[in-house]
Amino acid sequence: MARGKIQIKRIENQTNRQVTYSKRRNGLFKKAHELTVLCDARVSIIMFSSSNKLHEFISPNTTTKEIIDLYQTVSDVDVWSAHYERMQETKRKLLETNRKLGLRLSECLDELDIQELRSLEEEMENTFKLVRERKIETTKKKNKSQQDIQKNLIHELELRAEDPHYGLVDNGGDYDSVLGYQIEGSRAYALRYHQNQHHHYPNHALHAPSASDIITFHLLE
Amino acid sequence: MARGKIQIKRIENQTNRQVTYSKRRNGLFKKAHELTVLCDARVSIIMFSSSNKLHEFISPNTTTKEIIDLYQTVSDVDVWSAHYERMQETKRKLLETNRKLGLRLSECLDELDIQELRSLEEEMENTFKLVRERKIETTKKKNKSQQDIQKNLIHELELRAEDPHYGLVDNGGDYDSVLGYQIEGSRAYALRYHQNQHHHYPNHALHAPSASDIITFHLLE
DNA sequence: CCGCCTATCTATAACAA
DNA sequence: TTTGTTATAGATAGGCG
Repeated sequence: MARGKIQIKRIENQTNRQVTYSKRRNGLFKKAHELTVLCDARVSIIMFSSSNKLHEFISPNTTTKEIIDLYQTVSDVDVWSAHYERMQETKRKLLETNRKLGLRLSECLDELDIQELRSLEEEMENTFKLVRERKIETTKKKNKSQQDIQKNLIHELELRAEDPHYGLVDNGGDYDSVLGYQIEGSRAYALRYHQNQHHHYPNHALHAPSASDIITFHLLE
Repeated sequence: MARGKIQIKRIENQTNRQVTYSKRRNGLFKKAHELTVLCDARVSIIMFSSSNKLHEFISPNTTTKEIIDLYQTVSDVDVWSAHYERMQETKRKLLETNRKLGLRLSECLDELDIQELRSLEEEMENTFKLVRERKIETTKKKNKSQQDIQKNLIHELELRAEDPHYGLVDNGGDYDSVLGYQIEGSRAYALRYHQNQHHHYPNHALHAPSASDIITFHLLE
């Protein structure tokens, strides 16, 4: 009889431990077998005794290798989904934080000093000018090859958007929006700052964004 | 109560089977845990339900991979090779994708028609103007609360940047850079387009980016 | 899904042969 | 060592929330 509640603690007596191992192993395998049959599941049990003896159980009509192969395939997916869950959770927290903060675009931009702002502004203008000029120059010079390349590019982007794995990256877009804010105007802009990872700021936590940080503009619909 | 001797026979009722699976799985794992502690053994249980959901048990201070590796050694079954091949194949595809994406900025921008370009340009200017005006108005009106909020925001961003899990997202930065291009000028810009996910384009594959797409500007150092 | 409950059934620790 | 016995703790089906 079980004399008193069994302490789940290593059995120190070598013989008793060996006997218990054998009996409980059989019990475990029996349970596993019942489970396979009752619930139509596939089970693999691999165990090594303290003396490194191998014992294994495998459900009928299956092989251990099959189970392990499947495990490898599926566990990767699980890793991804766990990762995805963590991202979603953090995203949720960020959204909540932002909601509480009710932070507006202007409050971010206020951290830019006026000179940096003008500098950034000017560079944006230059970019547009340059692009506009390039466009005019090459208006009809686009050759078929370029258009094909473009189509390929768009196609690749779509693949990324559709591939669940790339979804994690593309949902980065959702992350971007986490820190995005609407402002007045016919259209909404979202703006956020990244610390420029090429930089090392000794006083990282207190560093105010500057024009040398990476700045992301999202022109939203 | 166990109504009569349990027949070790597949439970046909879907719901009952699922419930029993869950309960017995917990029981099995508990037994396995007791066995590992009582008898100082290492146990790995891998199981798939009839709906192919994966559940696993692994004894403390062990990993499933260790057990499988050891199993492989003892039983002489090669279980990891398929996995490695799969990883390599994925890697190869990613590299190929990146190579294809090695396009230049102009080829993207050329898809914007001149009107969209001007429209975008104008909106950027409006944003800057609005921010600049607001800045002047509120120059010294920033209160401490706002600054705290700003610090919190920056802190959140840093957490994101430092969290290894977000490495995948931040490596999205690498993905972004796949579509980023340097152009002439004192500073480099990176520009990329996202399909605006709020839109549905019937002719998706051939849709040229327009100002209504989300457009991301990275002002690089 | 998860937990609680209870009547039964099962597993097993300690002991015995 | 193995096998059998037995008292008791544990497991669990089905019901309910």
